[in-house]
Amino acid sequence: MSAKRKGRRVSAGELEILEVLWRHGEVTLSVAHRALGRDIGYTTVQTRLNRLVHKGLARRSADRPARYAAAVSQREISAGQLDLLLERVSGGSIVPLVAHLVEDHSLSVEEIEQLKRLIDKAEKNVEPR
Amino acid sequence: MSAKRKGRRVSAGELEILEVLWRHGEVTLSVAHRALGRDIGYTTVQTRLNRLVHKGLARRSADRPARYAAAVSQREISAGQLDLLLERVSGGSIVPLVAHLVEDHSLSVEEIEQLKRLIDKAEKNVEPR
DNA sequence: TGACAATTATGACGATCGTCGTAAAATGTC
DNA sequence: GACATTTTACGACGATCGTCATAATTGTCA
Repeated sequence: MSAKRKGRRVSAGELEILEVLWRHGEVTLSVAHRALGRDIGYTTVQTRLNRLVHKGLARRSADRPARYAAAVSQREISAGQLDLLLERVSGGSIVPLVAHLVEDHSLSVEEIEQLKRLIDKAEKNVEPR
Repeated sequence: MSAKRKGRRVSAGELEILEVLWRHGEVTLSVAHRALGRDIGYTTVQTRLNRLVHKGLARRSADRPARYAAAVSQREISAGQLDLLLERVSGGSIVPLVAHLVEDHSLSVEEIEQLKRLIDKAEKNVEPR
């Protein structure tokens, strides 16, 4: 398992930046700014990026127009966030969460298929109590 | 349907309290304190509760040993939080989230059953693109 | 009714967050 | 080289969060 269980706090704004990094791979400040562009100050993005780097959640290249990249995987973060939510809102029970996910969003046929596969796979691993 | 409670930020600590309220229905400060007990100051719980009330996320009875209760449903909050996460970490795609949920946690046979039912129900509502 | 206990009010403090301005420094352009 | 533009550094400010201490108020009962 991962030893990174340490309480990495990720704020909303940070997640917003991370999303850009995950999607673009590597970006300069100006690109990042444009990416989540419009109504957000340039230096605001700068600060957010800096703080991310400071926390070890992103890294910055040394060359001039510095390029930033995520230092944590999307999967890693989302798993952590999700588990937090799991504990916090449904006392660790996953069914209610999945319920909301599938009931309150429209799904495509492919998605249904994928979900079925996920469940089938999970079924094979039912813990033998 | 529900007017989506726009932009209510719910912090980690607040969620922790809300969880207690949801689980116990109505609690006095001292009960709440004991519920998430041990290493948390009494007045800390008090403050958290106060702030929750101030934000309209909980309400307090007028009678003496004041009883606190959640003013928002667990479902409402978790849905909001989950949707935020959805946008923020997987660009709106639910499959990855469900994947983490079912792959990285052990499920009971009953849970598998429930999940299957959920999927089946969702299948009947596949969006008619 | 006075002492002790439970409850509630008030205010404080440091950390983080979200926001940005200012301005220095590096780089690009004639 | 001089000027324009881009990139960085630095620091600031108000809001929220997490934490709690202390004081005031109210309830209990001997």
